[in-house]
Amino acid sequence: MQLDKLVNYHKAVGDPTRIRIISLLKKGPLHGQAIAYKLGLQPSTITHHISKLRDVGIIYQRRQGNIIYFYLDLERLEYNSKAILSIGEDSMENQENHLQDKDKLSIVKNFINSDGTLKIIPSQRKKKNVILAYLIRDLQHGKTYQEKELNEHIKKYHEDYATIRRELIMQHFMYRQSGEYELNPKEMWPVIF
Amino acid sequence: MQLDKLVNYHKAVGDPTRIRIISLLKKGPLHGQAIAYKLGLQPSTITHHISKLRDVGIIYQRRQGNIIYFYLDLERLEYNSKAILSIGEDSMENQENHLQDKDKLSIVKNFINSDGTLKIIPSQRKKKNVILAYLIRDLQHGKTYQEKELNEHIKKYHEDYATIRRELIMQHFMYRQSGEYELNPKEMWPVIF
DNA sequence: TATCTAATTAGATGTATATCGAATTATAGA
DNA sequence: TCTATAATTCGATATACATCTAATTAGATA
Repeated sequence: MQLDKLVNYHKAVGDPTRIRIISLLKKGPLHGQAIAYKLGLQPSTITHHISKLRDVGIIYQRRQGNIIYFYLDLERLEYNSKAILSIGEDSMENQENHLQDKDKLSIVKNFINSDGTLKIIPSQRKKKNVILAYLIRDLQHGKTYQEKELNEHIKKYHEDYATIRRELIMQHFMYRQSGEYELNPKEMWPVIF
Repeated sequence: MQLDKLVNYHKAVGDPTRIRIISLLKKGPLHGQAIAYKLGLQPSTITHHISKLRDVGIIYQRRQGNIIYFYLDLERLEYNSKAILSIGEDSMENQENHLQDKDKLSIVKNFINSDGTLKIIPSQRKKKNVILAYLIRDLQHGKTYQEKELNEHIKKYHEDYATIRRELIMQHFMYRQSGEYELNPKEMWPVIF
């Protein structure tokens, strides 16, 4: 299971109102007005919660005339709740970084001009890390770079080399030792590129 | 398990960073700096997340020298993750809908003649529902009935099949779809029979 | 005791979201 | 077609929270 799916499932269940809805539906299907009445909330609020629960697949619905009945999918609930127990067991291994290639590509496209230079340094951590990884894609592992040399490399993309150089250290893409810079092993990177 | 504990557990796991921490610790204990390093976050952020995971009991810690190692408590994780599956199992019965069998039996006796036909349609809602449930006790769940077919079935008990058929819909014992009738799941019935 | 490092706390900031009321859509039935 | 009701959408608001930096605490050891 993907990291995002795990997160979304637990976010969905991590709300008192939604757990009360789950508890109600466990006894049998109900329609929206009935749920709203039983919980003392407005129908629009129930719609909001139902859609979150439906998004993660643990409830489905069936229309009967003018009324929509909501059902709890106990199998999905069980499957999702137990999924956290098997993370890191096989396919999750490659899941440490949860960005898909196409997402990374679109981030790069958004922040890199047609002439190859960097528009701005992203402020969102995820996007920033993708861009940082992109900027150093040509540097060689195991090779040491003088500060001046590194600055020149960064300047090909953006004039504010000092900020970017500092970010590269802070995000653990590189480390500095007595004035010399070197790439960290990719395992230490916050983003796999 | 209490509602709040359930909510807090799912809130705690419903965050990408914390799931990544769980994933890391599944491979073995780590100290704070190492986690921060591997995730590209500040140590204080790790403290924040660790405390949330510790609050719900799925992480414990042990000091070794100057370093505190954090461990994942897999048993607690498993217990908590499965807890959602057994909410509402403590038979909190709804007295409104739970007539005792002997009461239902006496209602049926009062309204059904010795030849099995229905004397009159009860006007009291509770009694009416008991009788309606009695009238359809032979119908099969999942089977669709033509209107004519349903009429014939009801006529065995009472001549005013139209009224009774309409009541069966209005009280959610059955539903109608494009001229065909079908039993609702018993969970929708206003009376459990 | 003084110092070093890991961990925590405190405060600030930006983002996410639970809830409501009002407006809108969808469907059944007249 | 018109009406009634259930459900949804939309915009607004208040709260929760993830993250950072800076400051502080705690423990080990010199």
